[in-house]
Amino acid sequence: MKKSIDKSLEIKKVKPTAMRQLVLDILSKQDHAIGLPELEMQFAQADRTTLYRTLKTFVDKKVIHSIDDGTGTIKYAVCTDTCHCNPSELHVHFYCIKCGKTTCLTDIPIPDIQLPENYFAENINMVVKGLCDRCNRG
Amino acid sequence: MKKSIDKSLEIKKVKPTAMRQLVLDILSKQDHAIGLPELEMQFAQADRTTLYRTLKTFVDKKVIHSIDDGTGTIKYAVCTDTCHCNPSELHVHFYCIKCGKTTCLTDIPIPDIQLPENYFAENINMVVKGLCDRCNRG
DNA sequence: AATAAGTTTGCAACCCAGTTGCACAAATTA
DNA sequence: TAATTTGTGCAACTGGGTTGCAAACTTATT
Ligand SMILES: [Mn+2]
Ligand SMILES: [Mn+2]
Ligand SMILES: [Zn+2]
Ligand SMILES: [Zn+2]
Repeated sequence: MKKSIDKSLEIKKVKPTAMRQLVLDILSKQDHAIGLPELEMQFAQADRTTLYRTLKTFVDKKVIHSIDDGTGTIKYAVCTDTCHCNPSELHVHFYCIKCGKTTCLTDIPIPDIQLPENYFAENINMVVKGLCDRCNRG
Repeated sequence: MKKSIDKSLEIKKVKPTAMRQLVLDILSKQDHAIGLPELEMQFAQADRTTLYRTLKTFVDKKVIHSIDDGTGTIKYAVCTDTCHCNPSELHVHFYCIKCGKTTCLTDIPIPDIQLPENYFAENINMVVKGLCDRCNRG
């Protein structure tokens, strides 16, 4: 298996089981964020529960981050090795209503907002819905 | 009281049936955004489908707006009479992980972000997750 | 008024992503 | 080795959302 996969798991302190290596490898190859059902389909035969728990472990250990794009299916994408998923590190996500793909706009940090007095932000989910560059011509 | 309900429906061009008046009245009285299941519970006996379709009509006609707060249950809150739900009119929402309430931060507009070339934004969902002022002391 | 057409409502059945319980397998520790 | 912890697989369940269809109601036409 890939060196970088094991390295990532090691950095985030996740035991590199065969299943986890496989899942992270698949997630790393995606050009867009995918959900549990889509992940399931990339296996000839795989158990939903195991994949589900693998994703959960990954999110807990910040190997990947989850994106609620409003479609009813939570999407996932890999984090950088240095990511701690703090509000200040988060980026904007984009959901294209034509091709249905959810993508990380890694270059666009979520703007800092001034919450009302005494509010505490632990996490922020910002999803822009519209047309991606591929779908927005013709 | 009932006057303003009918007025709102009229402005948004929704026929004021008994059901719709009732639902909008309930929604107007909330101090936080509520979902279909919670709405259903506010009736002694009510049909989920009718409430579901009422909410859908309201969203379509921009009487209310929907909020995906990441809990798996879409929440709804009334729009202002002048709201057209354009990206520039949208505000930030807050989900409190302690009291579980989702609220409109109507005073905090969603910051304008610079999308990559050729991207088109139709809608934006921005939800801050954390502790609300009530829950963030003690 | 009577009829026809369109709209709204109610019931039942369904979909599907997510989740839990439990038993078995594999890895780790004593 | 034996005991303990951790990971995996199967099945069954949950719950919010959604659809199909028929009855009730409203509006338009004759
Ligand atoms: Mn991302
Ligand atoms: Mn709102
Ligand atoms: Zn697209
Ligand atoms: Zn709270």
